[in-house]
Amino acid sequence: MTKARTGLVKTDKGQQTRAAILEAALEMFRERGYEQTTMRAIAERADVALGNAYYYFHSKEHLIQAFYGRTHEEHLTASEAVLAKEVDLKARLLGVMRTKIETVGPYHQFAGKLFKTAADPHSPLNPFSKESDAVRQESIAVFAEVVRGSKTKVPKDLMADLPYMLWLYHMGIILFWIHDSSPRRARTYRLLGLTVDIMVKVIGVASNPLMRPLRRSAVRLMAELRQETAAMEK
Amino acid sequence: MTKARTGLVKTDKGQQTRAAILEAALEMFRERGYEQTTMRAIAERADVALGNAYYYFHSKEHLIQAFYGRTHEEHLTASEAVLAKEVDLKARLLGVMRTKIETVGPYHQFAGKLFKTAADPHSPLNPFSKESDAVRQESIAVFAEVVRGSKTKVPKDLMADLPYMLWLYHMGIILFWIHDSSPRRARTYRLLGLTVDIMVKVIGVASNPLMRPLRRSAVRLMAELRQETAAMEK
DNA sequence: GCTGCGAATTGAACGGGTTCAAAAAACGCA
DNA sequence: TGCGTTTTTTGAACCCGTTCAATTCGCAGC
Repeated sequence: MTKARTGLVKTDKGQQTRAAILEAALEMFRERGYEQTTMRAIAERADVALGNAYYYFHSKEHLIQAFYGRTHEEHLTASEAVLAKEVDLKARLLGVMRTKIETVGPYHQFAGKLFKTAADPHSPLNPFSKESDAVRQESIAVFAEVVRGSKTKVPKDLMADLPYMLWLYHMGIILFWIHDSSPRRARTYRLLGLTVDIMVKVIGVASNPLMRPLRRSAVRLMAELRQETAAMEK
Repeated sequence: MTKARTGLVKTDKGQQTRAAILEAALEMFRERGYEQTTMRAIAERADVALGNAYYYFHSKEHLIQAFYGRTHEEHLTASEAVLAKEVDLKARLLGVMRTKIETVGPYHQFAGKLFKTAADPHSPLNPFSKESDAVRQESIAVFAEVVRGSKTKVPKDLMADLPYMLWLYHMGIILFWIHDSSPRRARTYRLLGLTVDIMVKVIGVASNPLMRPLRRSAVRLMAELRQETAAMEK
């Protein structure tokens, strides 16, 4: 999928060059961080001319998208294992979230810069953007599966939007993780424990028939958020 | 307060130069947007040499902090009017939030870039950073006043953290607003109506004695978030 | 082998944020 | 008023992301 974006790789040799550049970039990002790594250095390590790097990646930011897709796929497969084992909603959610944090773990030090560019509404890296659509849909599907495969019963009206809500929640956790400077991200894991508990409790409370009005409000809210998301995919 | 940061203005003339640069910058940001405005152009319009702009503002990003403080103060005074009039919690919250959106309104087009840099954990512009501490505290105080001055009764344990929660909520709305491309930010205002309603409802539900366990979880969560915030102020 | 053509590669050049050593102005004080 | 000190101002230079015209490569068709 990443390949389609540049649409410039026609040869086998091309593929190889592209891969070399990408590998060099990711290595250096991990070693030195995003900002400290210059395009010139990447090109040099990949043994190509500066301009050639731009032939395969429209910009430095585009190099990040590869990282994006890569960790996403790792997370997908890692989640499958969890979802196959657990049936308790809380355990499933916690498991998937933990997996996520573990997957992105090695990139923490430059995740900040990553997020920085991702936060720009006009950046293709923005998780709400058109370019990220495929990844986002897959990611939301994981949370749908989290709920669907659990033994917890959820009212239909809520069920329709719950996966998206959980995905948003997960984005919030990522946001916290980015800012988390505690050793071994201990604080993020603690937060996970707390919030997963809250989420499950809230889902429980919200499922009560008496809570229908509040639920309706929440669902309308989600509709509104989604609409905006859709509008962004100009 | 902004002046203290640079610590480089000792003269009257210095103050003037500083002001001239700032004014030029804000004008151009509004006219052309953040990225389109070059430091060279700012310096030229302010009739100083390029280097001089850097004498007063450590970087282009630092120029944004002025905008930050400025709109914050506008919002403070505008909020006072609302809070003096309304006694209903919902009306107070809605009023303060509307005021906020109106205050930042003129800067929407470059708010995205602003947010982009603000999202970086290491940026002084980050709303959680030490540099933003004063502004943040004042801002939270406004939400404390929103609750305190209303006729709604709130349990003590919740009351302690509610202002911070509302401030976080307000950050979320800002985030949405940044991404909102609808005419006259209609979607943001619609979202305000929805979410303020939800917030008030949730506060009502959470105040129920039966909800004590959930409330405890929420309060612990806030404590955790605050702790991280504090840790960031290295 | 030669030719032509698209794919791949090159490196010089450009634009804009940032740095810095040095010059100029302003100030304090004898 | 002259002189050292501090504050302000200057502009050239540097770095790095990005662009692009020109060159080389690889190969299909003759």
